[in-house]
Amino acid sequence: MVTLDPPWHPPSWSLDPSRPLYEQIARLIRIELACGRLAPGTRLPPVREFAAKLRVTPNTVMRAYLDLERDGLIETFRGQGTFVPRDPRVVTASRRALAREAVAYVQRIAESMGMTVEELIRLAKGEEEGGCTTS
Amino acid sequence: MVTLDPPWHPPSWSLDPSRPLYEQIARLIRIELACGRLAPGTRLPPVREFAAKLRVTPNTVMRAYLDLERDGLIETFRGQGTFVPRDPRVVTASRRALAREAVAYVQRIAESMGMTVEELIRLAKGEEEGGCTTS
DNA sequence: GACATTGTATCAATCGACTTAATACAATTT
DNA sequence: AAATTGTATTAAGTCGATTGATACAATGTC
Repeated sequence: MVTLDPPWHPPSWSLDPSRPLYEQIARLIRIELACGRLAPGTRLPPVREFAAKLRVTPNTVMRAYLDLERDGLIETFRGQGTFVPRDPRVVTASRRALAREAVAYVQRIAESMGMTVEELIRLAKGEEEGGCTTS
Repeated sequence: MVTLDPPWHPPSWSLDPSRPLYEQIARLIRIELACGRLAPGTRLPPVREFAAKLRVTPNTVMRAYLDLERDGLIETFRGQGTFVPRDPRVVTASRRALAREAVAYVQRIAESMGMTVEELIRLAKGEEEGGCTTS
């Protein structure tokens, strides 16, 4: 009755032991959402199925879904499943959120080094120095 | 015989429980170094003293110092202490390293969203959308 | 040489976040 | 009723980070 839009298959999975699994799973979905590969209305895999595919416990997937739902990026309905909201503004918001988070990060670094983000980028690209050069 | 340049007092310390202490300590020093507040030749506080000030174990500070030494950012001499190398290129290198790390981070995010860094920054600043907009 | 200072090394123990595993319950669809 | 799916709970296990204590090594000072 509610098999909404196209199914979604998670992309190839790579494990990064340095961060919690649930966080990586959530991040994976955030990115899929932000870049449009996960369209509004799409149904996510059930927790058990997704867990089996990733070789983790349903609990772990559950925790990822919870994080995403707290941020309003997905909606869940008992007995039906977990979905990306139909409202396309959710995708827009997720793009913005990811971008803001990333930019805020470099901004903190740049600020603590007494530079602007643009200067930081130029420095990283290696064209010039910061000001402590000799020799 | 070797009391080198001016002493250095660690800045006000703020705890971030989400990352290991030794990593935060190392990062603190990296930033101090990169922005010039920790000049070449400066002696860092002895592990025990620094540990006492931060209310942690000397072991933890030790580990931070080890990380920094592996990256060539500091030099240690038994019985003398731990120092920022006199070679000013170390500061330059640390600036570059921090900048590269930060920029690489946003680049990964941007790439996974199918954008350039410049586009990501503009998006974060909120002037425009990514392409999924309606309503 | 004796002593103080500082870095280095090691080990056992603790703590906490993360994860597993098993199980039961709740809502919806068929 | 049965199947599917999300939700909740509890106990246990794992692992990295941190502590605390202690001993050792190199350098400088007296």
